[in-house]
Amino acid sequence: MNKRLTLKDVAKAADVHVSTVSRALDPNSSTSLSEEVSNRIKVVAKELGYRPNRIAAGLRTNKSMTVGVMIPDITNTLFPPIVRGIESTLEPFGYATILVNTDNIPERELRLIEVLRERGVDGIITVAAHRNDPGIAELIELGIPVISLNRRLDISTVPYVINDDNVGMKLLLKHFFDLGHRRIGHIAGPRDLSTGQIRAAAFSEGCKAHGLPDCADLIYYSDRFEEAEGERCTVELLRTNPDITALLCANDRLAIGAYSGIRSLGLRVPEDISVTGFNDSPILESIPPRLTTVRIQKFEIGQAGAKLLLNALQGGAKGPIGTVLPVELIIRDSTCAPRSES
Amino acid sequence: MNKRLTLKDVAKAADVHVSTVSRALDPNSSTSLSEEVSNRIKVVAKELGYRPNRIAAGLRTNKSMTVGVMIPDITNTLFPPIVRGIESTLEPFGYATILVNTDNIPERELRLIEVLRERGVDGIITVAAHRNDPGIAELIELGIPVISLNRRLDISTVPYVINDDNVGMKLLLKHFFDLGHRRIGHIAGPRDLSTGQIRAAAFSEGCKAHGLPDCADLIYYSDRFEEAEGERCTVELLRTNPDITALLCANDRLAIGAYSGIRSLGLRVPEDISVTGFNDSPILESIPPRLTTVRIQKFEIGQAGAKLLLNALQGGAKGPIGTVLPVELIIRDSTCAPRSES
DNA sequence: ATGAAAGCGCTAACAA
DNA sequence: TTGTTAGCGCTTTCAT
Repeated sequence: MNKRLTLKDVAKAADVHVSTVSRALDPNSSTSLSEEVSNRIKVVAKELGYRPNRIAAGLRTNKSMTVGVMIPDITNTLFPPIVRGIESTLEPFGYATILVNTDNIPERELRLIEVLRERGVDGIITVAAHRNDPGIAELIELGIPVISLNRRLDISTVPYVINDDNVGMKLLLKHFFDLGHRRIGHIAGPRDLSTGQIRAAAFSEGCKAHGLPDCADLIYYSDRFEEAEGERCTVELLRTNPDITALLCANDRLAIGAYSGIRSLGLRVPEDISVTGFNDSPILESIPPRLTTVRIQKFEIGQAGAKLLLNALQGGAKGPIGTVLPVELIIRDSTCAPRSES
Repeated sequence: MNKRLTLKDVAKAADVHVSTVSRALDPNSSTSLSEEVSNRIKVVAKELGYRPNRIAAGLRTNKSMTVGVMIPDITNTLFPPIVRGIESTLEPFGYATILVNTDNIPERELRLIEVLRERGVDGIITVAAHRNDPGIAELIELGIPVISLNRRLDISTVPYVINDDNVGMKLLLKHFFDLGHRRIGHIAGPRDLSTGQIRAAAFSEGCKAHGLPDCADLIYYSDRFEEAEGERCTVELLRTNPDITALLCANDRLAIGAYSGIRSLGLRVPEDISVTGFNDSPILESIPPRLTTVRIQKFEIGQAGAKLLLNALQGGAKGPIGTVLPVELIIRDSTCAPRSES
């Protein structure tokens, strides 16, 4: 169990002062150093296998070269590609990422923010933000760079990268309309998440644009983006509005839940009710009927978020407050023309 | 952008010395402190919203309360539950986890170990170990606690938690045997991963136990646990041994690849060739024919590994060097009796 | 029971 | 160009 080498050890070996070593090893040291000494030190350091202690450096510089990544649950297939996109982008710049799972529980989120702050993270990327998020708001006040991915906050100062929820919904709605559907319901996401809110708003707008009658009563809000919620809302919605022929769900999990709800009422997908989702989760290819959905860019959203954070960290020109990634309509087997009422 | 509070601020507010505050706030401080002062300090600290700076504390105590978690790729469905098991177990004890993806590339792994060491992690949990892993070996030499999950190393000093690969393979083999198969092939995992090696050994052993003729030539080793490799090995194996009626694959991804390989030869699963996997990945339920496989405990393996690490970190009695978690045979539609040769 | 002081490994003024 | 020195925020030994 060799004690770990310090600058002092290198200094002794190279017969110079610690600060000289520090300068020699600092890639962007502004101080002038003679080539010869600098090189000698580098050689000695490499020979000895010296590795800097970033904890100590961080204490002094107030930079930990560590960023916090907050997600609801790594077990949800939506998040691993995002996390990977973040890590792949940050790692080459020397940043490591501390990962925490919030389970969308506000108190847990607050505690985890503390955990991250205690570790002195230089910035935070959250994929778990609520529209109104006191924890994030506080971070902003403290001047800690925060980027929100996938969701956006109501306060406008937090830079965000989201997918084009609006266009995605419009594409789905147009698809339904083109197939001939006129009574279309929406299982909306939670009201406190921007994804839920934006998609529901797009639904309303889209209905109006297509000249459909007021659809406010055809929107049922789920409490969580979970299958069970999708099922519950679907059953309630269909009970109240048995003439619906198409169901636009705010994400894939709600849509899979809708399948169950529809079947529990003795109806079939898509013959009786067409269903769509959002996100294009990998499982969908293989759950029959294969879900028509909107494909979002997952790895890329992580990548874009990481770049934004890097920019903020390196104090470059202020980046965009909002970045919207394009989406793609994926038509599969869960949608078809409505049955003629003859 | 308020400057962050330090012990000094609390000390000033409570009108005591910094060290007194440090003692009062340390839950397991051995030094005696008067109840009254201690309580007063705690109240003041809470009122002020003081949060300790673990970076500074870590510099002094040489404990960062951070552990490194190394996985091949968070995007692979096998790993998120393991990571979640680790995080859920460690978090209540005040440990945060730094996550890194190795992609099973040795050089990358070495660099990432450095990244973790520079951050002063107190220990490392790796789900990405190679049987012969120089990086891990060095960590052990340095006295940094390491736990290997899912895989084990050839050197016997690294504690590991694995699933019962041996029994899993025997169960699959018995299942084949009971169905009447006698010519059984094995698409093995990479030789440099313990999972590949243990499963291949179990296959050989099992064949012998069932009185099957020497099966060494019915084992084809893949280079990576990937679908494309499964397909390649399957085609090669079936070309050389067209009389095979059952294929035991070392994991689910290889098995899915085997599906493609079998079909490319104009054969059907399971009518012509029965196929099995290992791990029970979530997708399988919905890829036809649903794969017969072995279910391993994913969350639990993370949990067990985290507990082992906690034990090592808290310097308790030495834990077990090896922990083997039980597995379960999941019979689905990819296996059936061989066609009678009549 | 509390205060004083040293020091963890590093960086950054300031001197020389 | 290099050395000296102070100090980041905390813990801990040693005094008191």
